Amino acid sequence: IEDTDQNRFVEGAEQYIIDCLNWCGLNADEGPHVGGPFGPYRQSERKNIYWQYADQLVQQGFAYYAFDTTQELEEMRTRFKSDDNPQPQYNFVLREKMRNSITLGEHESQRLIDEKTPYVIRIKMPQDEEVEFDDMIRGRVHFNSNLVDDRVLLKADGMPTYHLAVVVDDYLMKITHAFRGEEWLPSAPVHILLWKYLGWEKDMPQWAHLPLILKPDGHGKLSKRDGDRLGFPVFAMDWKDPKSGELNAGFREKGFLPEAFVNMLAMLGWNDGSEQEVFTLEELVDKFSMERVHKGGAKFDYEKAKWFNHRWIQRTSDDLLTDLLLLLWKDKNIQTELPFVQKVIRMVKERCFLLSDFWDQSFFFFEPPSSYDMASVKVKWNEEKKLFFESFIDELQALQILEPISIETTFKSLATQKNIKAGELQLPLRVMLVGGKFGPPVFEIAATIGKEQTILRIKNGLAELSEL
RNA sequence: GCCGCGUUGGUCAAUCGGUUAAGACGCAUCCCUUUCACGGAUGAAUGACGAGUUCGAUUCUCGUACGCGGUACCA
Repeated sequence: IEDTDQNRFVEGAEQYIIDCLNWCGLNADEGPHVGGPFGPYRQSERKNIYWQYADQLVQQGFAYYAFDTTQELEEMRTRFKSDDNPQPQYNFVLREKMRNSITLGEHESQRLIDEKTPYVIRIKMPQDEEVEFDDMIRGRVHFNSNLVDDRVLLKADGMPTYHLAVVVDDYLMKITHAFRGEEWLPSAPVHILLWKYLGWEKDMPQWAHLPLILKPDGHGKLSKRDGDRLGFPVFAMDWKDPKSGELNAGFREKGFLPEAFVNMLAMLGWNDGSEQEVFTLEELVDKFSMERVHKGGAKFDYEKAKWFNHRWIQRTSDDLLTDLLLLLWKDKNIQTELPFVQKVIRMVKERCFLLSDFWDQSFFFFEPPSSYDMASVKVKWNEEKKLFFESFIDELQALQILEPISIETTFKSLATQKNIKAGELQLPLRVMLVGGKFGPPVFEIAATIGKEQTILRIKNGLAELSEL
């Protein structure tokens, strides 16, 4: 929510997250997810708190002031860079060569601070210490303290880094379980030490470092860039960055059902050991167990994501589906009655993977096709077939009950009578009615759009064909 | 480079020392349908490599390779 990098609050981010949670069915506005008894929750409003603990760490010798400028740090990094050590760390050896309260001494440091010299507070990583902790999904994890550097805790602008903030916040907010991405594992020893140094070790949360979601192609963790590049969303809902103005596509707008989105995400890195793949949120809550979370990252597969959505479209009630689609089609100017719309939706849902597929699969129920795929009709078209359709119009006209079966019977007996294979006539009929080679069974379409429309469209089709 | 974490088909993955190594997505073929799909059936495709422990290793241990993460006054 807070972009500490820029020290600027990202406008609208809070509401966006609440909206996403709500869309996913997590009821953020009713639960304890946002707000609560341990506020304030914005980092900028907690500055004093972080300050207090950073100061405490310095007083107790667990942290120190560092006055090095960015340039000085760069110099240090280039100077000590070697093939063996391409990224020199601000650690127990190098801190002796830098400008900080350890090398400068208490008085000189105080003088610099009084002179308003910018400074940061860094953790003083201990030497030759084995930092270890239990991770819920990885078991015991070990780090040698010599290999992790003196991370900055408090920045020159007075804002905390994630390292300080997460420890202080988790303690003050009584966090019991800290779940985060695997990319945080290398920083964990800093956090563990902070919990100890601050004297809170017994209140330390249980750790879980979750596997990452990886790019479907190449290498690395999935990023929002991959969505644009490969044509799939990476955000739950559309997110327009107020700073850059760039739009990140969301699963919701792409036509995903929230249940499918949650389901798909849950199956990336976890399964319950059975063959079940489709889970409701309730089932997930019930069956999810940390023990079964994988250690390795999983590549995102958009095809599979769409498959989940297809499954969920099938198990979503027609009423709900209709509501969603009507909302989606609000600018389509649909003239028909609700029962008709529902009937259409029921007819085409099984061939839809995204909510946006519904229009492509059903527009011809609401309006005549605007173009025809006559190329696929033309090749086998002839005068006899034209005559057939003209007679068919007459028979249709006389038909009392317009059911798929009655239309089909009429159509087929007329075909036999004219000595033409019914199969060869079905494709032309389809193209006349819907414009191309797609859609539900033809006679069902004819029955659904009605006698008048069917006849009109056949006439139009015949006219189109005679022009060729 | 160093440190950490990983490694079962193209992808998601089951197996918790003994199996013909599940299932799903995708792919191919067939059936259904004289449309496109859905659905059904079938098929191709997997234990990175090398040691060790063991009567027996996909499973345990070690090494190698590979992948990912980290190595910022970003999170």
